[in-house]
Amino acid sequence: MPSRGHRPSIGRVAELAGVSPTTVSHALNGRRPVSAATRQRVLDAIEQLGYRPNVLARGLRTSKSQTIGLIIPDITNPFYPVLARGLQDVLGPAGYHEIISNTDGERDLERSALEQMIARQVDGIAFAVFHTHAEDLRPAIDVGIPVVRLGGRLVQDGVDLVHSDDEGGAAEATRYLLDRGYDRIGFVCGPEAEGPAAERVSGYFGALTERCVKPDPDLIVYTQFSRMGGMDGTLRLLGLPRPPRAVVCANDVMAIGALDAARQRRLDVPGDLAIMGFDDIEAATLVSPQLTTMANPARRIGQACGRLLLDRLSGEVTGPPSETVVPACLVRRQSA
Amino acid sequence: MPSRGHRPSIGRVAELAGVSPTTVSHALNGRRPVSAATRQRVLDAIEQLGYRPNVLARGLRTSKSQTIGLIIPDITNPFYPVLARGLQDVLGPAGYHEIISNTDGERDLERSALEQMIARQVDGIAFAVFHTHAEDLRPAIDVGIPVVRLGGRLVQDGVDLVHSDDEGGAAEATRYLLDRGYDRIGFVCGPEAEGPAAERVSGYFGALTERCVKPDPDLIVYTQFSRMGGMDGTLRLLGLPRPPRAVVCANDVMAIGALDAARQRRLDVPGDLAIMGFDDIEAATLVSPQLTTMANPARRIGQACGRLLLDRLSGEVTGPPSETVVPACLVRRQSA
DNA sequence: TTGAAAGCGCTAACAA
DNA sequence: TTGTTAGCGCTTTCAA
Repeated sequence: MPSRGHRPSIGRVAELAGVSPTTVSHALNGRRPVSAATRQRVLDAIEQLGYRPNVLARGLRTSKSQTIGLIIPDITNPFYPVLARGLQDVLGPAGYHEIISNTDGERDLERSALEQMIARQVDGIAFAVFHTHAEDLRPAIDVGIPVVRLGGRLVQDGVDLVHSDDEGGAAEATRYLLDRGYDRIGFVCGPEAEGPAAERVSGYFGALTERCVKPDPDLIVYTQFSRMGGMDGTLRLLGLPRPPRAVVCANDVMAIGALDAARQRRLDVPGDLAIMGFDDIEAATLVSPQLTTMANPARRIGQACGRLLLDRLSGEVTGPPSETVVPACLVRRQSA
Repeated sequence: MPSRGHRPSIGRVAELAGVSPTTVSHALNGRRPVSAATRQRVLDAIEQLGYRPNVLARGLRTSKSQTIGLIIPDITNPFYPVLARGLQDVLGPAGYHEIISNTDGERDLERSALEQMIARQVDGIAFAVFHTHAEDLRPAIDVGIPVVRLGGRLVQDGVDLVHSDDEGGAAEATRYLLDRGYDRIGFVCGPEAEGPAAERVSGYFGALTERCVKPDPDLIVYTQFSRMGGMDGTLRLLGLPRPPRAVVCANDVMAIGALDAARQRRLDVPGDLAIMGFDDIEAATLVSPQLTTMANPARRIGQACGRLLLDRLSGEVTGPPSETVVPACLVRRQSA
């Protein structure tokens, strides 16, 4: 029975088993042979004392904390929990834990989170940056911590990249509609012409061009990344002299806004207006009609990120930064 | 400029500043007076070397890791990220980080997660247990780690409790409908008659009784905690000889199913049928009509848990386990 | 106001 | 196959 408030150390186990701490250590992590009899005695002692190795002490000695830092804007944003789970899918079995920092996308918080991670001796960092300033990642890189950036495309020494295939996804969505005979396809995108949004626009363009459909600039509207924005944008498209009969929205929330617009105009979806979203959020199946959308593969991004980190940590991969593009996947439901 | 791959230690800072490591330590955490001039030299040296104290080493020495373990079924379940954020709201400013373990509600994983947390020397544990076996928490308690249980009501030595007021919430929802003149109110609940579900049922009963409305057992249906379940349950209620004109569902997903049932029967919500949910998930605002619901105060639960932990860690609170009940909050929208 | 020295619990040379 | 010893980077007596 372990005594309250005090953990047994490796020394006490050694004592009880009548061996040296070294032997206990090796019996535990098998880095050198230990006779079966000795091992058994050690194991018994461990059992009897309720011994658990102190991960901090081990980390201090080995300068490996078996911990990965995940720095994200906000765990409350449904994309990130899934990503975090994906990370854990591959890191957990390898004995790593994650510590998570929320930055709300503020640069100062991003920087101090990074500092904290370094101070905690994390073995690797997954960073979903908002402010993509390359120099902010320097402290970690200088100190030799592998960093994987999630999203963004800025290539930087010492930083691997993982992101979803926004361009390809938008292209696939567009082609899907083209294949169903729609030739005038609207695109409702966010206010910015940079980041993933821009990728999605260019995928849309690409698909049209590829099929010899001349893109009509009137069919692209810039609005807010919100339900309201989606509704406004769609309404604007529907107000055109020759309105589109299908729209692709830059994300699902906007697509839900597009659904609102259709309802307001008493348009049947997908009969009168086909609507496609992007991300496949949980709510996509909860609205009526259910959203046809391109799934943003958060979990697979997390897994890819985890594998990358593992590769770097094992020392097997030492080359220049890689870029991993995780394909988006078409989810056919009712709205298109 | 710090050299790649190697972190400066407190010794190097001391050297550069021409003082002892002791003084550097005290200049940093102010546990004893340091002359202004000395402090400045230390700070300069720190700046120049890019020094960051090694949290592992500090933890080893002080046996405090400044880390809290959060053990939950699945971070992908939208309730938990919000809770985690609430925890961080109060723990972050106090210098703590969280490490999160997903157990998928499996008892073996719950136990091994707990082991891991102990091995990592976490200073406190927040545990959302599925299998509420008191003895599973023993290892942590024996070792003197404060544990807060999230949800559940089992009182146990050394374990504080935080949960939402399911009973009061259901009562409030019921009273809200009663106040609007509904006297036959259905209740669609899950398959189990235990846990939070049972609390909600008893709140519903309580409110009826309080207002001298005799509860009708026909008006309670037991079904699955899913959209389908909600739809089936509601359909069953609507099939009654004297169907209710208002229903309370045990969670929002089921309430969305109730919406489906109404649509199927071409009933207007809330005109023909008022529907109330529980939890206030994100999708509650995305469906039409938007759900009137009792918000499950995940964030405030997390915050309360964080404060509790902080109190225990500071040593200010040493009494017997406490039980904190966080009230649910009525969110009026369109469905009732 | 400052320093010297010991030690937290572990692992890894080195030695036997 | 096993043990001895040193030391990871920090904080904390104890002493000046």
